[in-house]
Amino acid sequence: MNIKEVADQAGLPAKTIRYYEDIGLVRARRGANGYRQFDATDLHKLAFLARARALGFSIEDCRALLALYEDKGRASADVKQIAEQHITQIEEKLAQLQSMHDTLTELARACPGNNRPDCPILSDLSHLGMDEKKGSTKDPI
Amino acid sequence: MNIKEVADQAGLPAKTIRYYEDIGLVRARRGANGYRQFDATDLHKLAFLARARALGFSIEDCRALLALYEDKGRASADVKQIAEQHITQIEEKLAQLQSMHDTLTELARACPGNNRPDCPILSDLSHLGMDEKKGSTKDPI
DNA sequence: ATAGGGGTTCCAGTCACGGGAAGGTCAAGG
DNA sequence: CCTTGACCTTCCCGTGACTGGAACCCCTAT
Repeated sequence: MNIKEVADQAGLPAKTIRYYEDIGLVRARRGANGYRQFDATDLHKLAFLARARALGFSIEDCRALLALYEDKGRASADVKQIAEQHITQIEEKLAQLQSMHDTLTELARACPGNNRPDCPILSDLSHLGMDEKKGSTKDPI
Repeated sequence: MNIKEVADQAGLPAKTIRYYEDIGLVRARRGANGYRQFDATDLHKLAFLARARALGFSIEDCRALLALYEDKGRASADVKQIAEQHITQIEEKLAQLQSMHDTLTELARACPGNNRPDCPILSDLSHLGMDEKKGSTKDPI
């Protein structure tokens, strides 16, 4: 299989697969013409990666998961630990977003949205954000 | 005020303020020694930016919001529209994360987390992800 | 005079790719 | 045989919103 076929079947752009090879996440044999050659095993790994990435695992998580995936004697506890860490991260992110959402929704609700310049949203934003600690703007959405 | 003082009061790293100047989001006068000089108005703008960024508005959103903030005759509807677009984005992100969370939680629940190699998480990941459309791995967490 | 804690610029790196250029390869059709 | 068009290759640049670090200047206090 050439890259496009495996890409389509795994559900990843070809560019991404080349990138994954670049960073050592996958390897690919080369044909006589220099083209990458993939087989069913490669396809499985790439599909694995596609699914893991879609579930929000970082590349480094994926690297660890792939290693466990290939280690037939791994303990399921190891996998579960990675998953649970990731779940915790997702929960933190959810809480953050939910809080943003609530604040913004309340501000938008209070805003008449008319032609006059009085705007509760701008009023809120213009308050000094003393309650936000330095660096709190990191990693927004 | 020099940059560190305004940075501490606005709740932003000094580096970020220099960056904001770089991209034309704010401007700063310079003293005879070449140091940036900030006054209360600058502080307000920076605090405004800190708060808006903390609420997840993009830099470009912030640029628009700042322009409206400085335009005393703006219509509140304009601000509201930006906020509502942003709320919609947040809602999409929330839904995505929630879906990831549910899936992972279910997989983790089904995983015994013991020393044996059977792991529902890896089993799930190793299925061909045909249901995920190409590019679905974009913008994870 | 010196030590420290500011300040300045510029360059590089982050993360996970995506876009696009320049050029090689392959199968099918005229 | 030649061309067309789809594919493949590598390489480099750009993204967003910063962050870290180097190399250097300035100001105040001891």
